[in-house]
Parts: sequence; C-alpha cells; structure tokens
Amino acid sequence: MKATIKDVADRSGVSIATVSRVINGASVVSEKSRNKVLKAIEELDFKPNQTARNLVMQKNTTIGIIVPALGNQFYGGILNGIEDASSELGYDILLCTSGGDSEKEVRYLEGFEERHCAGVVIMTRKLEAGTVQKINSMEIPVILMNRNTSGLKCPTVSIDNFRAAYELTNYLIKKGHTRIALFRNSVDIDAFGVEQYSGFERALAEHDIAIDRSLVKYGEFSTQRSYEQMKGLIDEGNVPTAVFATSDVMAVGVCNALLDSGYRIPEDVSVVGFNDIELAENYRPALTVIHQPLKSMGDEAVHMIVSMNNGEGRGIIPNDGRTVILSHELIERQSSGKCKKV
Amino acid sequence: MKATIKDVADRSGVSIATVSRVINGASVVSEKSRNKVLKAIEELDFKPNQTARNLVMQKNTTIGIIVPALGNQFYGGILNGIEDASSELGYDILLCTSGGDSEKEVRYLEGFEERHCAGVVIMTRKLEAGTVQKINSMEIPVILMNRNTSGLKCPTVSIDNFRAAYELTNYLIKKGHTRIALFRNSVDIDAFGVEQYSGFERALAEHDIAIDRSLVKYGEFSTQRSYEQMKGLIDEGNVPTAVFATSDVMAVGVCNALLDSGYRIPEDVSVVGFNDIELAENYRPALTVIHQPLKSMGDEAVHMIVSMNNGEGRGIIPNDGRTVILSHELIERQSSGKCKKV
DNA sequence: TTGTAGGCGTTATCAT
DNA sequence: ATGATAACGCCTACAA
Repeated sequence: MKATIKDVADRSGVSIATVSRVINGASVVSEKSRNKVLKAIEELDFKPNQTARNLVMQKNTTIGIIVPALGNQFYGGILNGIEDASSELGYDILLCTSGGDSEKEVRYLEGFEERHCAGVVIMTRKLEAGTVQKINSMEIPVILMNRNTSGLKCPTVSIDNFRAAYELTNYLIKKGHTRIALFRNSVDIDAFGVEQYSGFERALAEHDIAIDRSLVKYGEFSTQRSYEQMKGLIDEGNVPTAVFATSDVMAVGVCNALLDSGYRIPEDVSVVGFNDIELAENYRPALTVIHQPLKSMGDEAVHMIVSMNNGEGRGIIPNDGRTVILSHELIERQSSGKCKKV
Repeated sequence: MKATIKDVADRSGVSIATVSRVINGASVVSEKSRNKVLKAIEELDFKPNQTARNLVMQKNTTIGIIVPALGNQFYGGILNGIEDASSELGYDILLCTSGGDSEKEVRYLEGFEERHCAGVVIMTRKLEAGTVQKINSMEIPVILMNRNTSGLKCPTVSIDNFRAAYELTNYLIKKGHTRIALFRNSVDIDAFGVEQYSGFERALAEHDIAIDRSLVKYGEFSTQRSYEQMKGLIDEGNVPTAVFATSDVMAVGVCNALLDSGYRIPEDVSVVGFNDIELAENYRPALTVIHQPLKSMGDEAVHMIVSMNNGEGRGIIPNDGRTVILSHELIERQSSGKCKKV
C-alpha cells in the first residue's frame, strides 16, 4: 500500500503534525526535523492523499465542467482556455458531457455539489427549466458560458451576440446584399440565438430591408442539416445572394451544398459564419466570420470561480448575476464579396 | 452547511449506521426505519459526501485522462467514447491537457495517483522517456491510446497502423500512382508513425517503387505546416500525383496549398488522409481516408480500466502489456482518383 | 518548535 | 434489525 503521513512520521522520528507542517510549508519547523522528514518522504515516495485532504479541508480544488459534447472545436476552444487557466491556478477539471440532456445536466450538477467542487462552468445549447432551477439552487458557484442570463441568477461570460450579428449583417448589406438568408437554430429559445436574430433583424430594418421568411432556415448546429436545408433552397430556385450562418459548421454545410450544385463562392453567393473555429480558416473558401475569443472565455470563467472561492467564506454563493462580455471581431476571408446580381 | 449523515440520523431518530444502510441499499433495514430515513433525507436534501466516501472506501470512481489538447476532433472523438462509457459505468472523468509537455504528463500522472484514481488513459503525440518511466512505475492502471507498446509495460488500444497505411498506399498504387508523397511527423520516434511509415514503405517495395526522399515531408500534425510544405513542393516544380497524409488535418493543408495554386483534386493530384475526423467528410473535396473507430477506442479503454479495477485486489497492477487492436476501414470519397499522368 | 488529540463524513465490524 | 465505534489520511487548535 501507499505510504501515509504516519509512515513518514515513524520513519523520520517526529510526529505526524510536524510532517504535516513541512508538507504544507506552514508554521515553522526546525531545519533538522524538516530535513529528516523530507528525506523520509523521498525514501517512501510519499504523496499526500488528496481525498483525505479535501475531506478535512472542507474544500476542493476541482472545477466541474459540463459540455454538450467533445470533439467540437467550439467547446474545445473554450475548454482549452479553462484547462490552461485552472492548471495554472492549481485546479483540476472534472469533465462531463451532457449530450444536451437536461436531466444529465442536473445529475452532474448534483454530483459536483456532492464533491464540493470549487465551482462549475456549464455550457449548453439550450437551457431547459430543470437545469435553470437546479443552477439557481446550487451551493457552489456556477458560471454559464456563452449565454446571457435571462431570469437566471448566475454569472455569465460571452460576447455581445446582438452586436456581433448586427455588425456581420451590416457588412453583408454594405457589400450590396439584400437577399440574405439566415441559418439559425430552433433551440434558441431563451438562448443567445435570439440575440443574434435581433441583431440580424435590426440591421435589416435599418436599411429598410424586409425579412424574407422563406430564407430563414434552421440548421441546428449541424453541417448535415444545413446542407439539406440549403439544398432545399437551391431546388426551389430560391437561392439568396448571401447566407449568414450562426455557426461555422452550419456555414460549411451551406457552402458544401452550394459547391456541390455548381455555385461559386463568393462570386455567386457569399457565405459568412460565426465563432471562427479553426475549421473556418482551413475550409476553402476560407470563411468570413465573427471571431469569438473562445480561449479567453474559458480563462475568464475559471478566474471568476477561483475569485469567488477565495473572496467569500464557505457556503456563500455570490451569484450576483454579473456578466462578462468579451470583445468579438469581424474577420473577412474568402467566402464573401460584393453582390453582383441586381 | 450541507446536511450530513448525522443530521439525517438525528432527525429520523435512528443511528448513522442505519442511515448508511438505507443509502447503500445494503443489508436489511426495517420498512419503518427506512421510511423515516428516506423522509429525513428528503427534507434535509441530504447528499452523501463523495469525498468522505472515497476516503473510507479506499477507492475512487474517477478516471484520469491526459490529452495533448482539446478542440481537436481526433482526441475529441476518443474522449466522447471515454465519456460515454464511463458515464454509463458510473465513473467520472478528470481531464488534463499536457500540451505535449512530458513534465506535465508526469505531474498529472502523479496527481492521479494521489487521488487514487481508478485508472488513467493517456494520449500523447510523442512518448518521452520521463513519461515512459513514470507509467511503468504507476500504482494504478494506465492505458496508452493509439500507440503500440514498445518497451512499455502498459496496455494499449489502437488500430493496426502498419496494415492501414499499407492498404491505403496500395489503394493509391492500384489507381496508377507511383509518385506518391508522404506527409508525416518528425515526432514519430517510438510512436505509431513508424508503423505507418513501414506500411507505406512495404506497399511501395512490393510494387518495386523506390521511395523518393524528396517527397517525404514533415507536416507535424499541422494544417499550416503541411500547407507550407506542399507549397514548397509546388514551388520546386516537384508536385507528385498523389499525397498520403498521416492525419486529416495535414491532408487539408496539402489540399489547400494545391487548390490555392490552381491544382484540381483529384484530377491533377489525389490526396488521402488518415483518421477520418468529421472534417474529412465536410471538407471539399471530401477526403478519402483510413477510418479509425475513435469512439470505440475510448470506450474500450474505459472498459479495460474498470475490469482491471474489479478483477484484481487493491494495489495490484495488471499491466500485462495486453493490446487491443480495433479494426479500421478505407473510405473512398472525392479527393482521390485514377492517376492521369504517365 | 513539537506532540497530542479531536474532528471531517462515511463505511463496516462488532456486539446487542 | 440496529447501534456503538473503529478506521480512512490528513489538518489544526491546544498543550507542552
């Protein structure tokens, strides 16, 4: 079995209290005892048991993460930020994938409580009632990612989705486009998608362009689904001069459908994406997009949790609904250009 | 503060032992006590403290994972398999990213030991000495991913990289290609890359095709780097009729360089990838690739850990070097075709 | 400076 | 069937 603090104490001829002291570098220990202890630790290859430590300390340096799925560059980018920051701060990551299932989200949330995690950052596509309720009653800090709080008492970090969509739409309009399709998601109730939609709507309205409902499609965050939707538009002979997809993977689906049907991008139709995952840059034509600082978002979330943990006494949940808005950026690449049709 | 088992005991008028019994459903408890306890648990919203539980049980249902980086569809695919399987089996995932740094790998490995994790699955691009040594001395099960053991006493799960590369090369040869470039990685020492290289070499040799060293490039798992390397070949006027990239992201870099220079794929040059991450299917032209069952690989690794944990007594590490080889598949898509040049 | 002893929240072994 | 009580490994007053 593994060596315990007691073994170290015996071997070095001091008490476990002293051993504990040198381990934690706290209070003062005589140089002599310290060396003896260090030596014993070395010889026994002693490693303090984190579980015991957490138990007695009544706290935990683990941060729980809930994400819909892995292997997704969007969440992956955020996760990288989370990992880096927590690693730097000495925290660990407990990762769970929900698959978008609210019940799972709640179960994981409870699991994090049972473990007395330092906090949790949750990412969801859709925010369901059960999850909202659970978050509101959590006893540990919760940070909601990429979503603006709405009736939910919980800090948030995201970009200004309204403004970003507004700018991107304006960009298209400036290029001369008026027949602009919007590929969005139907799960956007109570989520950031409505903000994007508002931004889109507002830009159009300011230029007296009426929204063409037949050009608003639901791509459901899926390349495949967007491909089919775009195919449908093509088959109907209802091809717009520009497409605004609210995620890069959807933009790719749109592009593929267009390309497979012989359309040229951006000569025949412009396509713009949202998020700027790596794919956006590597796809051909490279996608014009709204860039989200994914990594910074993850970093920010972790720092919020850590500060919440240090600042307040145990049990107090400072979910003051504070919101962190990071800046986005419009990156113009190959997939968009001037509207040539009149 | 949170309610403890003692609070429940007090409130329901029984001993903590009885409470523990109903919680764990073990032994027999009278219907009457059980109900009282259940009621108290409900009222107090009591959740057993996992930390305390783990401490006394001397075990842990947490699996440590080390991965070079997140937001990568390759590792992401494996991680999804790991997550699903462990979730189903009631295990949790403790995730760490190494950034390819061996020191970090070792540190995380130690961390997992301190926490008495059920086991760990590690993914690395390159396997360095320090990591190998640490793995060999681990007191908990370790599974190495996507790599065949070489002087390392540790179970492994991967596909047969030699055979896969061999088949893919043969496919290209059958299409009439003889000037085939290979984009691989320089970090392949002691890794699966050498097997792929052997497979490539063998196929060529069997058809009496000499390897053209000027066509062997190092793409370093990077789209950007592969792009530059391919650009170099183009500038030198040394364009092959086919390119075998040992990862999909490298294949995309190669394709982009070709496309950006006016070459057509597969009319002018065929490009094939390896792994079959989602990108391979969504890219245009869609990539012909060797498909790896990423998700199954993750699933397999978790099951190995769990069975090791259940089968043997504590402390015993059954790292018998067993290897699990999953089957791959050659998927033909748009990026490859008959060689037209002679 | 150092040691003793009392928890932290559970599980599990005895008796009863 | 149920209740004390001893671990689990560590931290931390409180004493000495």
